[in-house]
Amino acid sequence: MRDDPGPSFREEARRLQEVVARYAAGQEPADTSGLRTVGGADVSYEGDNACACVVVMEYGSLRERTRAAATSKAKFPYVPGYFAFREIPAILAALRLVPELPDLFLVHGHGYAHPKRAGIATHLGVLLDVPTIGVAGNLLSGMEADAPPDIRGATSPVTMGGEVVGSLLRTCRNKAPLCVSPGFRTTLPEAISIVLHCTTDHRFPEPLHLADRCAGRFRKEVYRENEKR
DNA sequence: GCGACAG
DNA sequence: ATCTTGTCGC
Repeated sequence: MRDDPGPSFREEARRLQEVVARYAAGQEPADTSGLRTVGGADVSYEGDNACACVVVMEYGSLRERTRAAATSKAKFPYVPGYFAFREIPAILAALRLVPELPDLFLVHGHGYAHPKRAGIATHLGVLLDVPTIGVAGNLLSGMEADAPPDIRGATSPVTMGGEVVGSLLRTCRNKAPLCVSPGFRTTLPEAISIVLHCTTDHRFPEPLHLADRCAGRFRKEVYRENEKR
């Protein structure tokens, strides 16, 4: 696939991001005080063949409840700022195999912390009408933040042009902080506390960590099974 | 014009 | 993201 989706495609995508951001801005934050389940989704690639995995866990115990994986063909290249267009179709494919949506989704990537305030987490939340939080391992160009203290739970604001768009969150000592931002119907303070609650043994919250490994294993099963003679 | 850029 | 096993460190 071309590395460049083309100017008209990008312009269309940008317009869609504006619609998504405007819609999300018009919704009230959901009540997250009684969360029963949290979901996580991630995608692994073999070229443009996407392998997506969705994991749903009980919020309080962090016990796994459901898991599903599916393959699909990516129709949009990876372009920073347009991540949702590459990744979301694959996630939706895996989601079709999940009997019930979680009360909230953690998404690997940014949410409000985005040039158009419509990162993949915001985009997925609007599509599913489920509250979401964006969790990314790196900042996009244009974001600024000081490193939070090296203490689990420490935070520091992430800004774009002076506006606070998210927060760096130290989930593990001696490891780089995550960038947490509201996706759909969530606030930054709630997003931080939810991500911290879900993070136990790894840098990323458990639903994302499991989905990450599941997607990787699934990809190897699908694309390595035959060639190992 | 150059550089920067979630996964 | 992906190419890749064991290994060094907390």
